[in-house]
Amino acid sequence: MPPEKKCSCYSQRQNRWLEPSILLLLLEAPCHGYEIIAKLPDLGFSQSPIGPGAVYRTLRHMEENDFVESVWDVSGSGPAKRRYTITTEGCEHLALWADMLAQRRKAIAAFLERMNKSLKESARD
Amino acid sequence: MPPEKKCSCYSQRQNRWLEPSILLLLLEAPCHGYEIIAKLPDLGFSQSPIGPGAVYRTLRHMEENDFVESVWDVSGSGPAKRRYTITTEGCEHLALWADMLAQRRKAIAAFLERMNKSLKESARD
DNA sequence: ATATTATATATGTTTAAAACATATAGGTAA
DNA sequence: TTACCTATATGTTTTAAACATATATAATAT
Repeated sequence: MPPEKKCSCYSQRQNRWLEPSILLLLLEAPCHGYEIIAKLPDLGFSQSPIGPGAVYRTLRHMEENDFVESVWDVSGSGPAKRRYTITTEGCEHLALWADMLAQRRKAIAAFLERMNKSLKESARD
Repeated sequence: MPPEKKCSCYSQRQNRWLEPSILLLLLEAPCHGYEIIAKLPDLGFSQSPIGPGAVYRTLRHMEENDFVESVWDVSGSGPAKRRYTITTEGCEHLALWADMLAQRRKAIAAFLERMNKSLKESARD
């Protein structure tokens, strides 16, 4: 049997932070996938390190949606790499993401405030 | 064919806010399911109103995990209703949720700040 | 030379939870 | 006596994360 189930609130399901994260990194600078994988932990979204599969899959998915573009880059050492850049549509998409994240942040803040209030009140009784 | 696909960043997948929301409402006051359904929109997490199915399913799931308890309540008008209360374990669970949400809020704030910085820099060029 | 490791990309499968749909049943009112 | 409201419950589909694994080239180590 599995070692011990972690608390469900620390759910591994990371709610779609990968897409905006990659778009932000590409806004800062064109990158290839491997670089993105290296930079992602800086953004602080993942508690557990994400596998490369998710990154490449998300990149391809976003390329299908014209949010990013890529060209093969054979310069430098090692095997050929795709160099990804963000498109105009990608920037617009990122802006929508930003709206949504701002909304979510507000909701979380309100939630935590309301919770603390409730905890204080139950402590007072 | 479907009318038009909404932008993926406004994904309907709401990332597990239902569990902590219900626990908070029960911390404020014991409720039955139907009341919870009515109160949920106040918490501001859902853009689209959630169906009753999700609420009852979450309640039963949390009862299995001893986060909430219920008794049948035959008082008042209408059919019998389950009166839910939060347990000690439920409070502890909610506290864990709060930690996680605080973490997430921080990550979102950092993300938005970093994004705005990057946008300013690209505007300057 | 060739075996191993690091770089780099790619894809198949499983799982969890939201989303969607529908079912059941008692009480109330027309 | 049917139609509606309150209240709870459950079956099915879908989505994306999580997990696992595959492929290929270049650098290096033996």
